[in-house]
Amino acid sequence: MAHQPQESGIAGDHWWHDYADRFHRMEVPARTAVLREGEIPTRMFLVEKGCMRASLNQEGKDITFQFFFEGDTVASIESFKKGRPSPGAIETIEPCVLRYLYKTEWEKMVAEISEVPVLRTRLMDALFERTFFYMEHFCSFIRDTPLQRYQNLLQDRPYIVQRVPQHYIASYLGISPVHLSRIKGRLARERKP
Amino acid sequence: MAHQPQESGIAGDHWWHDYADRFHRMEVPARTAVLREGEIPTRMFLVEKGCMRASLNQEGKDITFQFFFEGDTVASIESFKKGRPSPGAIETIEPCVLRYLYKTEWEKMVAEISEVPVLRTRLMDALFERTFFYMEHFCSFIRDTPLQRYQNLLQDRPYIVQRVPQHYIASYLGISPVHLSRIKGRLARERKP
DNA sequence: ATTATTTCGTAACAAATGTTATTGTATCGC
DNA sequence: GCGATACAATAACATTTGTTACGAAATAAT
Repeated sequence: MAHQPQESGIAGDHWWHDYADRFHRMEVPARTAVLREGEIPTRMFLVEKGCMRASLNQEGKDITFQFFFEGDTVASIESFKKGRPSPGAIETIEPCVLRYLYKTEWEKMVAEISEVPVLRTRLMDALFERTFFYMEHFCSFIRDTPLQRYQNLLQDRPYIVQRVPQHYIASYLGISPVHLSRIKGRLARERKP
Repeated sequence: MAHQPQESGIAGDHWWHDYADRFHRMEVPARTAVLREGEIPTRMFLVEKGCMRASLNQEGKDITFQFFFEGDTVASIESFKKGRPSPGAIETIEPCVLRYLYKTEWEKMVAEISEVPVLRTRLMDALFERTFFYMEHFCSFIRDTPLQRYQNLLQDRPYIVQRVPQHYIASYLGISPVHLSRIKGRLARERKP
């Protein structure tokens, strides 16, 4: 799989691998929500094939704040954990094959994992990694220009640029689709004029 | 103390309280670094009194990306955990009384905590909370304007605006000090014209 | 008290970015 | 095939934000 596992979920080094057969299976067409804004999440997902995005609604505007690919775990994690309505939605971008667990199943799995020191360490490391990932993203927003953020994305996770529609990427970078288009145009012109 | 514990560190509901007496003590004057950029962190801190900030250096510019107050734990957490040079610095804003642990002491404490189910749960919840905090911050940058971010800060963590010099807050919000000044001026004029 | 240092506000101009509209192309469902 | 929909590039104009410069107020050091 040609992408960095650090991207999302509690992914990291796939702490759930030993438990993969507990997951249910589901096929979902492209552009379809598995969780809508305001719903209380009941399931956490695992992407077997395809890609997805998590979004927020801000005054009618749809803002993408995370992408998920093969191997990533997917959930509106805070709402899922606390049993509260999700502030955002989760939907497919490409047609997907998903695995999923219901909340009680997930809790049972985490409890079991926590009893085994080596697995527990892996789970906690994965949690740390997820935190580091968000810290890095946060800092990148304070420190970098939109151009730099786009170049970082191209370098660190090119598969996103290849597989995801551009306007989702624009909102992920915090800019308008028009501006992203400008940036791409400028980069292309700088390469071969 | 009049501030939300969610702010930083692995703070949350103070998982370390039972172990407070293991920490060393240190007094540090204002505007003094306890960790410089490029250093490998050897200690993690706890703010007993005062406040601090974590910063990055981007092409000569000093960018603040996190504040710490009484009760918060403070570390360049990824570098500390992985034994690598810190990408940023940590320094006091006000004169501080700090508590701290060396890395081996910290690892020992975490290991002990992990063996007690109730403490382990608290620690993991704290880790989740820290992740949620960064997620929320990240989303706020994609979704909100600088004005909205400043208003959120005023509402959610007013103690920051009260105790921290304005140019640190500006860089924390991702804008120039001049622009923050404009925003404040506009808000003041809107209140009583 | 007096002098540095730090902090904050304001103005004027430059650069970056958003908005709206238009066009062309690809893609999907039937 | 054909119409509908989604996607991307571009232009023109408006708005936001950064930069530089200057001065005033507050704070710290001597």
